[in-house]
Amino acid sequence: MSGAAARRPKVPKASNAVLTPLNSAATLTDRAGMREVAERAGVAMSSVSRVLSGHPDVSSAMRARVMAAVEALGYEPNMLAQMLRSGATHTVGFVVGDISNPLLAQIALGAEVRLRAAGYAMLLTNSVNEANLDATHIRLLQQRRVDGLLLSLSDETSDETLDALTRSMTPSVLVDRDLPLDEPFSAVLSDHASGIHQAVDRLVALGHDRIALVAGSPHVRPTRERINALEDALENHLGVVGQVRSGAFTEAHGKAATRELLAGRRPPTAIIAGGNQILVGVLDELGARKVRVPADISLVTCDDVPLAKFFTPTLAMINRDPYEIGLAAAGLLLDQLSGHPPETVILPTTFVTAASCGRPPR
Amino acid sequence: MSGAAARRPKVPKASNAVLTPLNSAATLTDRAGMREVAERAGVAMSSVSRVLSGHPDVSSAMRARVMAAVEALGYEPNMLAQMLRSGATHTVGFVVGDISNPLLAQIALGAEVRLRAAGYAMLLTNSVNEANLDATHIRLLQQRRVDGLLLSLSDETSDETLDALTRSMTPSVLVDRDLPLDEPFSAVLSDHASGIHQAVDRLVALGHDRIALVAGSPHVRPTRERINALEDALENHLGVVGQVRSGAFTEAHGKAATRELLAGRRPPTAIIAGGNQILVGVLDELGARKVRVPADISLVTCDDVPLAKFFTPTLAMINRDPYEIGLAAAGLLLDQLSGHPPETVILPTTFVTAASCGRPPR
DNA sequence: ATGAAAGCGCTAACAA
DNA sequence: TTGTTAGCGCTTTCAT
Repeated sequence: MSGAAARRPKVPKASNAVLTPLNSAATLTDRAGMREVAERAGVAMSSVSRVLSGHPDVSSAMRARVMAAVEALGYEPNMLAQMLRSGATHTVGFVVGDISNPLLAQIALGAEVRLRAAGYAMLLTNSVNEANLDATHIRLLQQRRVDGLLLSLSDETSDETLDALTRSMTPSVLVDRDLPLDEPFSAVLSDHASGIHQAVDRLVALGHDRIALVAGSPHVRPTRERINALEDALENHLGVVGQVRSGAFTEAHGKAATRELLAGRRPPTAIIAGGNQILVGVLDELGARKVRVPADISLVTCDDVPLAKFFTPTLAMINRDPYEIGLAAAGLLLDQLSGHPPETVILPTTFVTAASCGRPPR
Repeated sequence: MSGAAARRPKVPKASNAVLTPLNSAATLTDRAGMREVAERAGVAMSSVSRVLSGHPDVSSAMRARVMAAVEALGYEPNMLAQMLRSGATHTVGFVVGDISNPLLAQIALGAEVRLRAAGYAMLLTNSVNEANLDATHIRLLQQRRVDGLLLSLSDETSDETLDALTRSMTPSVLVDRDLPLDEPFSAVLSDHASGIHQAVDRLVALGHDRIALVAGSPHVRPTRERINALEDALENHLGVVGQVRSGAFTEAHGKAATRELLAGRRPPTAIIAGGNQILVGVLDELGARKVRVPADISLVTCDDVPLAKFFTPTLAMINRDPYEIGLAAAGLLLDQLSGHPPETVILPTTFVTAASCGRPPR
């Protein structure tokens, strides 16, 4: 009985509009479904589905009939239904520390372009550099059933984050991050060491003997890599001292660290600023104290920023190509989604010297 | 017969694993569904649904039973199913010209923060300032059934875009754009006129009599507003001439327009750059020709950019608060989604003078 | 206050 | 090659 009732009546929707009780959001009455297309073409829904999904076993006659009906009705498939049924959302989540950072904005751009070309859309969440938001956003994206994740985490060490990541093994690509996990993630890493080495070599050649690194959060890879690289580099240059101040990727930290360094017994002759925001703080403090660049101190910054090239003095920089990083990250994710094993790609950094690097004062 | 078969057997999933033929993506066997929760709690699925959705008519006993089962199983609702069933995706699309523009990055940040606070996620698409991509992205987002759209279009005049927008009336908020449509969109607009007026007044007071505006694409509101405002402002200052060069929001246009202006019979004594990229071009050309700011020419730019404050000379700017614009746009969209009628909000711009504005050369 | 049942629109196993 | 059918996991009438 109830079984018989379950059999779907073959009457067109319009004629039993009364029986369509569902949500009033059915205001979209004009949107044709696959059922209508099948009816109009006089074929089964499965055939319509086959035609639309490019299944090999379809006669050209069938294809023609179906396509005609599709055209006539202006049919567009409902992606939600497809997602629910197939389990694939063709959506990836990007957990980014701060999209207003031009570096990450470029990365996001590259990633989105590559993903869209492959039919994927990108959900973006900003953790505004708060570690606890990383985990929240990962879970949120997982609830939305993203197929994969691009991770530029604010903090690699958060247990909550690691937990969210291991619990449901969403295919993920780390963007310049290292995770203390066995799970095999793909990763796009920057070769910070190379840039730092080049910068240090240049500074030492100019005669500098106290090089300070004002770095960002020690909980992310770039900071650790830069610190290690500095120490490494100095082993080749006996007599040259390194001073490291890590903290946060903020203007405030840049400023405070610079103040400390300058107030110290033996202030640095050169400073490397580990990021845009930090650079602002460094410049601010230098300006406030009337410390001249490069006459009194030399300056190198990490990661280009718009308009930097018009600075006086022009800024020496350790650069990388963020758009390329985005492309690569998206590429690795797409690879993984099509079955490839996780992979790590290392992209270069390059040091470009400029007027902000000069001989140290006597 | 077939009807009887349709009756869903009440056997637990595990016991008839053989009967679960669907996609092999059923690797997620450990994910409990609402059915399991209902069984474990010994209640109907509808009751579970009611408890979880905060329906008023639920006894506390029921709530307790259900919540216990939810906890025990670590149940998490499947948003895809909810979306399909309810028709609401709690997702909004942001069609942005170029996320690598710091202005838009800030707007996106503000919007995302506000949206997420309301339980919405944001799909981001970059049109990389190509008009034809606007329409493509709008359709793409509509196919994904976004509940609403945030539009920072690359070109307001594209028929394809207008068509995509009118065809399926997705609630939308225009971000500093004007559309030639009857459809009622919400909008967050910037009061460019006020900033331009203040800048012009200042320049005229300094003695300038030829003020050029190197503007971006004439197909978007900010450009038109600035041009109109300049002409307006000059009506109050007889004898002061305006020169407008609109084109594109690119460095190339900024450079070319500046060259033209400087090569003209009567070059401007002051230039207003209509955006970050344009500013780069202007500065580049000025530098190449050894035109000094402000000694030879005065300069004003629109929209702040990181590090601008360290420029020499410091740059006079017409500013606005992009984060606030993002918040407002998201707010208007959320309002619309909860039934409010479309609305327009106008946010201020402010002129901040600086060393780049000086007296014109004699 | 609770339960039974009917789908949302689609895909894919199975049969024919 | 095509059709039949059983769901994906949830919400929401409707009846009790």
